[in-house]
Amino acid sequence: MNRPAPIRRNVPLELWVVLARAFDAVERHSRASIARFGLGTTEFGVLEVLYHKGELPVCEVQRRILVESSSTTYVVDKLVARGLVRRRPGQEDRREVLLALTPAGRRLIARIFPAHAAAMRRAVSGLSPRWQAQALDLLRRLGLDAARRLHHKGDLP
Amino acid sequence: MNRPAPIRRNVPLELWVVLARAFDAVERHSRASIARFGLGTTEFGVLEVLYHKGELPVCEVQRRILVESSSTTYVVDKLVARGLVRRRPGQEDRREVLLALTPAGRRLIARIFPAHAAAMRRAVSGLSPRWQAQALDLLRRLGLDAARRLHHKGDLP
DNA sequence: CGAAATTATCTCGATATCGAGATACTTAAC
DNA sequence: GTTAAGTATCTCGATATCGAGATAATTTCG
Repeated sequence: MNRPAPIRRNVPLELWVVLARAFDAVERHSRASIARFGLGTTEFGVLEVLYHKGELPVCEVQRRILVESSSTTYVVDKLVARGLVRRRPGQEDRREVLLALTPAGRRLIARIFPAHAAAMRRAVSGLSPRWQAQALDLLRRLGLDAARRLHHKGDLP
Repeated sequence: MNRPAPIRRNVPLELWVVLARAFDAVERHSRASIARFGLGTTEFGVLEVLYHKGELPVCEVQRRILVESSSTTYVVDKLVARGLVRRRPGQEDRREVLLALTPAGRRLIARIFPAHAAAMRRAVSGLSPRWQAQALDLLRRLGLDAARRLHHKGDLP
C-alpha cells in the first residue's frame, strides 16, 4: 500500500500546478452541469448569488463571482434580456444599481440549483468528507493570504 | 485564539468556492509576475514546459498547459513569430509536430524562470511548508479523481 | 489486406473576458 | 463649502479561448 514518497524539489511550484489542475477538473464538472440548462458559468453565478443573498448592488455580485466589472455588465445585460434579472437604481447610494431575480429567474434557479449542487458533490467526492473539510480549511487560508498579498504588492523581485 | 467553528451546511459547495477563490488569487500572482516579462500565462506555460522537458509534440504540451488544441496552435503561432519556439515535423509519427525552444527562447525562459518561481513561492507562502505539502497531497487526489470522473460521465442527474 | 476508429494538428467563426477610459456620485480633507 | 480622492457602473475596442469541423496519419481488428 505504501508507495515510495515522491521527491519534492519545489513544493510551491508543484502546489500551484496541482491547484490549477484541480481547479480545471472541478470546473469542467461545474461547466458541464450548468451547460445542461443553457447557461454559462458566469450567468449561473449571478443567478445563484442573487438567489441566496437577495437583491444586491452590481459591485457586490462582481466581487463574489470573480470577474471584472465590465464583464459583469455584459453578463447582466444578457440575463436582463432573457427576463431572468432586473436592474433598479440604488436608493441610499445613487451610484449603485441593484440587481434582483425576476419571478422567471427565481423559478429557473430554484429548479436547477439542486441538480447542480449534486453534480458538485460528486465532483469533489474523491476526498472523504473529513478530507474535504481539511482541504476547505487549507484552501481558505491559502486564498485569503494570497489575496491579501496582492494588495500590498511591494514584493516582485 | 479560537474562533467559533463556522457552521458548514454544504462542505462540497464551499470547497468548490474556496478552490475557485484560491486559484483566482494565486493565478493573479502568476499573471502579474509573468506580465513583467511581456508574456501571457499560456505563452509562459509553453516556454516553461519546453524548457524543462525538452522537445515535445504539440499534444503533449497541450495536455500540460490545460488549454484546447486550437488555442495551443494560436499561442505557438505567436511564439514562433517572435522567434522563441520552432516547429519541426515528427519523425516516427508523422501526424505530430514537435516543438522546441530556439536559442532566444531558451535564453528568455532561463532568465525569467527563477524570478517567477520566487513570485510563486511568495504567492503560496500563506501556508507553512508542512501545510503546503498537505494541500499538495489533497489537491492532487481531488484533481485526479475529478478528472477521472469526467471521462465516464454517466452520472449527471 | 482494408475498413473503421482513433489521434494529431490546424482553420475558422463566435464569444466571453479583459483593460482603459468616461461618467456620475459619494466621502474625506482642508 | 470647495476640492480632491475614491467608488460604482458602463462603453468600447482588443484578444484569448473555445467548439465544430477539416485533413491527414496511425492503429485496431475482422
